[in-house]
Amino acid sequence: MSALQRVAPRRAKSQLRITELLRAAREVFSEHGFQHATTALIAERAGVSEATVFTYFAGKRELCIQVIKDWYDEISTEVEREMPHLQGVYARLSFVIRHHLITLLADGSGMCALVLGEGRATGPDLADVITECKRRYTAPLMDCLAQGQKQGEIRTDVPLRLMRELIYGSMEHVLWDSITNQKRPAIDKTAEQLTALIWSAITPPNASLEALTRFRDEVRQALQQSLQAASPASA
Amino acid sequence: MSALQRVAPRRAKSQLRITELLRAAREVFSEHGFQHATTALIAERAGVSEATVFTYFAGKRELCIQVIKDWYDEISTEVEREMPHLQGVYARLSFVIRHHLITLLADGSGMCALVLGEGRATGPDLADVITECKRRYTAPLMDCLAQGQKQGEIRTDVPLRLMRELIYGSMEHVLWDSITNQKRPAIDKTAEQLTALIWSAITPPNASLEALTRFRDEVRQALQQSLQAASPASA
Amino acid sequence: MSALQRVAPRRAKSQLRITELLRAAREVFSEHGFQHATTALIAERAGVSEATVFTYFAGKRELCIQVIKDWYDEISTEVEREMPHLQGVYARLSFVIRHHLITLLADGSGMCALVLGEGRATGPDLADVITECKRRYTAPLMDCLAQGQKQGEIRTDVPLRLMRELIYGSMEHVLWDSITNQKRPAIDKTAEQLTALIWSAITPPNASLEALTRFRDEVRQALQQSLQAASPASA
Amino acid sequence: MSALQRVAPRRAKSQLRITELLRAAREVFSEHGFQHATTALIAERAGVSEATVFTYFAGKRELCIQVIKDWYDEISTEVEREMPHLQGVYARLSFVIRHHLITLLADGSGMCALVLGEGRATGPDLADVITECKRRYTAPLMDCLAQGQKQGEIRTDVPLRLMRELIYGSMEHVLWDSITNQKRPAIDKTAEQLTALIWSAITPPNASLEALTRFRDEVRQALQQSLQAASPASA
DNA sequence: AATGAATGAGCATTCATTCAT
DNA sequence: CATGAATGAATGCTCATTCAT
Repeated sequence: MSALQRVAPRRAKSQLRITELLRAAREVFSEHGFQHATTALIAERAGVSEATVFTYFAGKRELCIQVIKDWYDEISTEVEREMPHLQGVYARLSFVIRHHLITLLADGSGMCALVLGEGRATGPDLADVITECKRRYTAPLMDCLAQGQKQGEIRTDVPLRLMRELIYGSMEHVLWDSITNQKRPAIDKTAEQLTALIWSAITPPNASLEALTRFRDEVRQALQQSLQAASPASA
Repeated sequence: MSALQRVAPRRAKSQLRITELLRAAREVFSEHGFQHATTALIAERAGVSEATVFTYFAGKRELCIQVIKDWYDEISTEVEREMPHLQGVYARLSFVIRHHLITLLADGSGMCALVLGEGRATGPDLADVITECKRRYTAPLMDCLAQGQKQGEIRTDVPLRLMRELIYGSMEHVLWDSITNQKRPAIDKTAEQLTALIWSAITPPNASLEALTRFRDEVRQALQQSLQAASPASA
Repeated sequence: MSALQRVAPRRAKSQLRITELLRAAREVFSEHGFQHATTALIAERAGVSEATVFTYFAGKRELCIQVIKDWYDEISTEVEREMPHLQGVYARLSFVIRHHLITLLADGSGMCALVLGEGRATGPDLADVITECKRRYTAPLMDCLAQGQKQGEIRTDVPLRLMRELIYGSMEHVLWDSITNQKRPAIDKTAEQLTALIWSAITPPNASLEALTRFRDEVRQALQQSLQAASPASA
Repeated sequence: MSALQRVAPRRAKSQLRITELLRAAREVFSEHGFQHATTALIAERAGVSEATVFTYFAGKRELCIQVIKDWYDEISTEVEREMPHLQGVYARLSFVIRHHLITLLADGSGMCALVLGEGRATGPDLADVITECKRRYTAPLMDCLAQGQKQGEIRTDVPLRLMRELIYGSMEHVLWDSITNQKRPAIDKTAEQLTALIWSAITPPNASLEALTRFRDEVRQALQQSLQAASPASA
């Protein structure tokens, strides 16, 4: 038991080291991206030697994976915690969109750039991890939409997978634009408009409305072609 | 001085080399991304010495930029060529989505991964070039949507910029998924469903059923009168 | 960040490495000059890997600067140590000239060629460092000459700067000749003759023979009186 | 004979090329020094292809040697032309010093830096050539000084070689200082003062004057030591 | 004679990772 | 456990020089 006592504090100390390393790593990876982050800088920020990084993590990539996983854990938990308190598909979609935009822009675009950018450029390992994390992160909303499909609120002629790509893909684009352009968009306004667009997309289409709109479109085309044919000289 | 091509080769043989180098470079950059592509490999693939690469291009980055520009030129030209032959916003949107998915998945995911990935991760140089190229590439559809807004076919309560992000963002997501999962989706089906989703999103949500119905009735009436006038005997 | 030593080694082993690296670097830079010296060769001579060179020094140039500074430190310290023990401008000038010639020819012309050569050709970085080092190295003699000017021993119609150039310029020439011709001159003889030349150059040209003669006579008279007073019996 | 006629113009053309190349080379070597000058730039400035440079010169070094030789030819010829018109050792020394300073600072320090700097840093080939050129360049003055020795105007207790180093060494130093400090000195004043210094150095020393000065110096030393010994507390 | 074209050989620098202590 | 110390391996870029045409 006295042996255990000696072990316990060590474990605690180890946990501290790990926590500190992850904190420093998140900082550095956020600031520089995976490629340009260096283990040396991470170690320095964590206040340990470079070798110690490798005592706790198998390598740079593994460390980065852990950073990403932890971060996704956090935001996934937030979403999972909030979702039950919201009623209705629309409210939940609206929340997710707003929450996503706010969260990813909050930390100075750091983790955002990391997850969006390095999730692609780097080897397949990171991409796979991110894919897996995203699955859990998007699950609450996807479940909600599935429910919505059963209740007729959400269209069923399109697979949920595609809706997920519509929702998160468009948000990624919005985020990336705001990162590269270095300007913060009006988040609330953007979230509201994006929600409106997406809601229109995923709710069951009004069949007759669509048909009528398409009809008008075709008539207009035919009319224009007719006019062009009637006065070829002016073409 | 170092930023420019050191010599300005003008003869046919030079053109061949340039073409060959660009081909090899596109290959290598596609396979490995910018960071992990090496000038040595590009030279080998082109069948020249490494020094020759630098005879024709100021550096690795400039070579990559040229590769990306050329590729965007190709696909932009294709879109610009086809758009005029299509009538109506819906037809054009439908075409662009299908064409985009087909094109980006066609070359074995090569340029797709390059453009999607490097458009984000690396230094601002490449990202800026890609942003500029994308502007031209998306312009035809954006112009079309702007026209649609004027004619009441496309909703005006949401900025075009956001629609662009909805359209291309969701497609990027779809593409990236198919790349990382290494499985080709059913392109036609996906394009069709994505078009449906997006069309629902960007058409006016409150388009008056009544107004459209009235329009259809008038057209029907006019049509009938026309038919009667053309063949009064059969009436 | 890259301009600084990446780590700050503090232990004895580190000091050994640094010393060893500086020794090897002095060797290599001496033999090949800055441009043609390679970090690879320095590392090999120091018995370490090339990467280790960069663990302790930010780069080739910084290493060379350190080598030059250290060397100048050594010879400057020597001069500064000896000067106080010498009395009179002539003795000091004589010492500096002889010491300079001996020192610079001692190590097989190595550092001499480096300092003389690189002090000029390459980028301004090295030249500036050398200029700064030279300032300290020549300071003791310059101070001495300034004193001499106040006491009328050194001419005042010519700026000290020009005298410095006369002294060190002619010595550089002598040294360079002996280096390029690969033959050791008779240092003692040369030093003696050079001192004679320079002494003639920097002493007041119009020093009044008369005044000096009077001074000598007065001293002689005083001396005789002193001797007489000391031993009146012998008078 | 008709064959000769065809050859003659060719030769003339060749001469033109060579002249043009040398002109361009002098320009480039002056601006960038030997190491940083590129054959590519020289060719461009000469309006020919890079390969043509090697048609006329064995290599970069040979081209540079020719440039230096030609330049020394010019300034040597100038000196040789003027010397006979000047009477007396002093006048000739004065002329050479002034002419040297003016010439080497005239062309924007270009050839000056080349000859002074690259004559050292680069391989022994260049240095040898420069040494040889210098010999001819300094010959007129050296001959003049030798004459002066015979006529008792110039001291004979010091070899001429050493006087040459004194004269040209101090001027090199002056020139190099003005190059690195980027500021033009008052050439006339500097030349005048330098001439005064050197003249004092190389004319026969006034033996009694020197002896007296040295005597006074020694008396002062002894006096100071005596005073210090008398009041050790104040030391 | 002139050159377009091509290249061989050379080099500083970075950094994740290992290991003895 | 922690780390000081060391490094292997990798890579973009320069440029004088060659040679077939």
